[in-house]
This record gives sequence, C-alpha cells and structure tokens, in this order.
Amino acid sequence: MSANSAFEEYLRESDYSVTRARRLVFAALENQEPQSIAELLKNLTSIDRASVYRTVTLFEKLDIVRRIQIGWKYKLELTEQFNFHHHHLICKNCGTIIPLRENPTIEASILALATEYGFKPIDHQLEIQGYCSTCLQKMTPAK
Amino acid sequence: MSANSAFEEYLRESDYSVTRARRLVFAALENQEPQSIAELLKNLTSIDRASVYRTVTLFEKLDIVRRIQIGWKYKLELTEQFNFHHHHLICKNCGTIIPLRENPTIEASILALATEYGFKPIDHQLEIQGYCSTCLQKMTPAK
DNA sequence: GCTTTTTCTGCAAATTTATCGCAATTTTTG
DNA sequence: CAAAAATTGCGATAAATTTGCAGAAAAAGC
Repeated sequence: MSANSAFEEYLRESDYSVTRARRLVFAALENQEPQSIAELLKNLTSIDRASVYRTVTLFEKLDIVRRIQIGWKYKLELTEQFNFHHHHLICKNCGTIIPLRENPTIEASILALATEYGFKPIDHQLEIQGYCSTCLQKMTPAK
Repeated sequence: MSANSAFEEYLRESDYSVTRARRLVFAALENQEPQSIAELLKNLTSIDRASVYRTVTLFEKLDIVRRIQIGWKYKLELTEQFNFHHHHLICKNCGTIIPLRENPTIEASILALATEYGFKPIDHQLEIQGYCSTCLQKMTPAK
C-alpha cells in the first residue's frame, strides 16, 4: 500500500509529514480551476480554517501552489510541478479564466530577458486581462 | 493655472471628481517602487484609511493602478497609462524588484497568443521570480 | 463669485480574513 | 508497539477591508 503520489514523496523529501489535512488540501486543488481561500474552506469542512491557512502557506513555500491575482482578489492553483505550466487569459467582463498551454516562443524570450540582467529565473507568471470572444460578441452591437 | 495633469483630465473624462485624496494617492504612487497598502497608508496620514481603500479600488477600476504579486503579499503601482509599461524581476532571496523595460519580442508574442483565442487583450503582467546577480554571487561559494 | 446639487470623505462600527498559543492528536521513528 | 516529533483543532486575537451616514469638498448653474 505504498501508493505514494509524487506529491507525498515531495513532502517527505522536504522533511514534512504527510498528513490528512495536507492530502485533502492538495486533492481539493488538483485538476480544478483556481480557487479562492474561501472556496477552499467551503470544500474542506473537515479541516480547520487555521490548518488550511497553514497548509497553503507551507505549500507556497514549497512551491506546490501559487496565487494568481483576479482583480482585487486572489486564487490558488497548483504550480507547474503538479500541473502543466501555463498562463491565463482573464476576462474583465465575465471573469472567466482561460488557461493557456505553454508557448515555446514566449517561454524562451522570458528566460533570455531575465538572463540579460544576470538574473537566474526560477519561475514566472503571465496574466493577460481583456475580453473573451463570448463577451466581445455581446458587446459589439452596443457601439 | 489650469495645469491639469493627464491624470486629472482622465478622472474628469471618466466622470469622477478631482479631489484632494485622489491627487494625493496618485502622487504617492507616481515615480515610486510598487507599494503595499500598508505603505501607502503610512505615507498618507492626512487621508482616512477608508478613503485610501476607496480610492485604490476606483483607480483599479479605471485602470490607473494595478496589483503585482510579491510572494504572499501584493503591491500597487501605476499602470502603463501613467508609467512606462514594464515587467519585474523579483529576487527570491533579497526581495529586490528589478523593473524591466518593455521588450518588443515578448509584447508581440503575448498579443499574438491572446488573439489566437479570440481574446482581446487589454493589459497583462509578467512577473519573474529567481535570484539576482548580487545574491547569486553570495550564494555560489556555499556550494 | 455665490448658491444649489452632487459627489466625496472622515469617522466609528461592523465584517471579513488571517494568525497565534497551546493542549490533544496524528505521524514518524526505531 | 512505544516514544519522540510534528501537526491539528480550538478559542481567542489581531489585522485587513468594508459600510452607513452626516458633514465637507467639488462640480454645476446662474
């Protein structure tokens, strides 16, 4: 029964225990749209608020999750380590988040740019705000 | 004495009054490093906390300011409308924020990418985390 | 410039979001 | 399986953000 997921192995390697709370928080984020802390808490009623915060803080430190900014608020999602690396299109009108699969040209330019400054890039985020095709259609007639 | 700044004209065009609080918040952000709300409040003791929040919220709606994510916290800076468009290198070790001037290749790729999805891009942010040259030098001997 | 109307701001209170200390529980170790 | 170490839940707090409303400041109309 040593069905260790990559996640559990990573926790152990990092010298942290594999606990019920951590497994559940991870599971709640896996294969999901980015979620706010409020949403996470709602989906995890069997875990105390404080533990969810503590877990998320730990996960961020270990680069298991990251925040993405959605207007005034933020949401959480797994990092590329446990998810494909991707960026987002965020519709300013309806709030839809469209994940973009990795784009070699952009990724390469980003690395090259950072390196020019003697900087060693580890991670990056690209978020694009605008209007999705659905909203554009609804809006066009208006003007 | 109608020395109207672009900022004040923009507020008027958008049907909002030009007030003392708005001028001061704008001034506090102008030509500065990105600031947290806490820092803004500290620099703006003559304006009530609630008004600073309200002003920042309005500014965000009008695309005058945007948030950038710095680890677990966020900071505010003026958007390209009142500042040069740029991205950031953020050192994971010392926390330094290095502004990057616009890079035509990246900008073009970003626009092209969004357009492929029928998306109309309005704004975007690119944040790169890693290690700055200074920290790299200090760290190298260690291993 | 002065009055009226409309839009902001300050203030105090209320909400919401996040953190803390510590005893009890769970996980790891051997 | 027992002992040691790490983590959780709980209640209490603290920090961050929002709200209602009366008074003040800005815009609009003479």
